[in-house]
Amino acid sequence: MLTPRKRPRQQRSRETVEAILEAAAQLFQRHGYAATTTNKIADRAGVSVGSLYQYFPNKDALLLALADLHLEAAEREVMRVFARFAEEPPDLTRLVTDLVECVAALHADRPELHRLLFDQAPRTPELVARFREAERRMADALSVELARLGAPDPGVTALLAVQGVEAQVHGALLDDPGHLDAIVRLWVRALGGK
Amino acid sequence: MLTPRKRPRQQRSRETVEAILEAAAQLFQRHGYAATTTNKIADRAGVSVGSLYQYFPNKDALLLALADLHLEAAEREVMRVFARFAEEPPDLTRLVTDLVECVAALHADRPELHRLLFDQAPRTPELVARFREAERRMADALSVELARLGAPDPGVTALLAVQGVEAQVHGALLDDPGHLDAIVRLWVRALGGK
DNA sequence: GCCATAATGCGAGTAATCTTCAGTTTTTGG
DNA sequence: CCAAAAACTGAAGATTACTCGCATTATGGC
Repeated sequence: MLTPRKRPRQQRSRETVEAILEAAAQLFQRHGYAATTTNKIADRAGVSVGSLYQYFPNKDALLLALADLHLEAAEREVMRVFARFAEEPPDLTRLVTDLVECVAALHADRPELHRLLFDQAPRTPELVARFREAERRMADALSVELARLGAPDPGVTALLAVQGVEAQVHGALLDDPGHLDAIVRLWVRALGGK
Repeated sequence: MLTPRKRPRQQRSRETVEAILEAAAQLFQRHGYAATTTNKIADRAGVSVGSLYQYFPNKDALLLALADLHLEAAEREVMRVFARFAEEPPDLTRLVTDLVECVAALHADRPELHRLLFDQAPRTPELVARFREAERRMADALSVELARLGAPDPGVTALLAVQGVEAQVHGALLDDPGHLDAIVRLWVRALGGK
């Protein structure tokens, strides 16, 4: 069970949950997952451990909640890129460029939290599932654009692109941000219909 | 510190280390990382916890050791594919096909252990570093082939290909193994020089 | 074979930490 | 104003990673 055991109903408890998540994010970022105790999180949030466990059944649930927030934000951003393109004439190079830039920005923003969630922390099956669902939704949106561009096999290709770009951008930002250009060129070639 | 604090010098202790790793692999696979205690590992290995901690400074070190073994094996297999191609005339389609098949086979073999190491387990910086080093070496080998094939920008492209294929195959084996063909076609297009 | 030394093995105990729960305080709605 | 629900508390229980002083086994020179 990784979902809240109790829903906050009153304003007071909603603020408590907020404070707990904020404290968790800060401490996880600063000291890592393993080194952060639930008692310290409760302390920093200004509540007792008991309150924490009223809304989060265990430590992993805190991580999952943070991951959900982060994933939601990421998905929103990517979808905005697609929305912009839906009303314009197709342009593969610009689509790929904007997408890669968007993904890079998502990785670069709050890098500690990002790496915490996707590198360092134990990935529960639940977390992995959430991640793949978001991936799937983004791929579906991309698929529409690819079809418009006449790319071959848009359905599968879109999913492969989402997965590939994610992994490559992740690597590029650790290795050499200069690679970002190469990623764009690679995908323009891969998706260029002819 | 994640490296052994003491090297096994005698035959007896080498067997102990062997038994501990075997027990760890089995229990991690069966019950997951968090649910496996170091005491249970020692029990199953037929030694005491003290002995375990003589060769592994902490629980994470067990994981790192297993990951190293797995990574070494994987790298060997991929390198064998390249070695085969080095003495033949260039053939992009066959190269990509063989590579994707090889990576897929690596993922399909002992899938629980694989998912333990790369999904579920906490990725220590050390583990991430090992993984990226192996990636780098495989990319360098691929780069030679890409240059022979006249692919553009072989150095960077090879790294992107290794990262991309890894992520895509990983996804395909969870989603739909039928995607493997699509991965091959995608990369043939992306790497096809002209 | 003998023995000093090094290597290995042992496992109860310690400290840290997650999680619970019985009881208190605060809020809500009639 | 008050009963019931919601929220909060924090000491105590339970689990578990890891230590350390000591016992056992192997090694290599004589």
